[in-house]
Amino acid sequence: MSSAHSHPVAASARELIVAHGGRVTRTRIAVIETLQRSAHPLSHDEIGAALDAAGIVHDRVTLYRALEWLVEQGIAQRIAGGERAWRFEIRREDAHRHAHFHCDRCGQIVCLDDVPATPSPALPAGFEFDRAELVLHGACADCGRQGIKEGAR
Amino acid sequence: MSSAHSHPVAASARELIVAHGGRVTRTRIAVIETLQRSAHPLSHDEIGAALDAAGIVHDRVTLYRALEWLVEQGIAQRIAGGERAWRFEIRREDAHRHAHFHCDRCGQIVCLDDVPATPSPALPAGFEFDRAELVLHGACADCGRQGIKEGAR
DNA sequence: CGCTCTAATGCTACAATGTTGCATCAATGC
DNA sequence: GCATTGATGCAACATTGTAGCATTAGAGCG
Ligand SMILES: [Mn+2]
Ligand SMILES: [Mn+2]
Ligand SMILES: [Zn+2]
Ligand SMILES: [Zn+2]
Repeated sequence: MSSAHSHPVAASARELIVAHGGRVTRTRIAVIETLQRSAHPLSHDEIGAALDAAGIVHDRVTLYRALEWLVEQGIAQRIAGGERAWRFEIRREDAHRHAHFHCDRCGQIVCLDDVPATPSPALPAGFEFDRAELVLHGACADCGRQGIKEGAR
Repeated sequence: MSSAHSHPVAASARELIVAHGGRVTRTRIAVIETLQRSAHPLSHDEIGAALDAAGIVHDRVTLYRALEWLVEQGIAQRIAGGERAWRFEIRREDAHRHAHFHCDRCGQIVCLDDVPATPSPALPAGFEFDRAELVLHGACADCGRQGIKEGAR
């Protein structure tokens, strides 16, 4: 798999894991690759389904812990979205902290890569800024012109 | 029971409820007044504790439904915050859509009344914008200079 | 005031999403 | 191969929120 001079579009899953001192396991590899392939942040449940589809046996808790580890290592990031479940996405250097759009009809989350998640607003004295999460709500292009309220879940 | 004269800084709870065609119940009144008195958004749990402290007997589900109704009516609004529970606050006309700060150490949420929750960024074609939620993360003034990680809950 | 209508409530169940503890397995280094 | 220990799998539990349904009580009215 090591193409001598290929553009490293992203680091391979193995490389990422090893670089962070973790053990290379099938679950971690599959999770990373699933996230890398996805254009938008995925929920734990969606990732689990992807692993199932790929024939990767895994446990619910293991998946939670794999995701937790990825976030701790800074390989992935977690966003809150409008629903009750976290969404996960690979943290890319370029579109580092971008905003997200949450469709209140279909529940889909879209990355707004060109909308920065805020500059550095003036915080009250003594506050330490770490990061910003900006989530826009509304209806996505697919849902936009459809019924007022359909599959809001 | 009847606190004869609460200072109606804003509309009184009764007025708000009646104006929206709802029935005036002890739970709704207490919830509204609790929210009005709070400087920051409160979780369902915190509101429940406030009702308990005030001797207002209530049911978990009733409280959920009271809050749901307040949001539907536009009396209150719900924000996502960094944790897994919704936060609720009275919707004031002045500080309509302001950003919030979530302290990742103590979990507190602070209203940033003067930080608007985004103007109207350019969305992809076909997307309908409804509202924006901007949550800044970091450490609040109280937690700022303390241990690296204490009550991260 | 007493009556009526039905919005709200209070249960009880249940669902969805995470977390904790602990025994077992297996990735890595030697 | 073997040992070490990080990672997994499983069961149990916690938190947060919903759904159904019988009962209560707010509001309008005579
Ligand atoms: Mn994104
Ligand atoms: Mn606020
Ligand atoms: Zn949509
Ligand atoms: Zn704090």
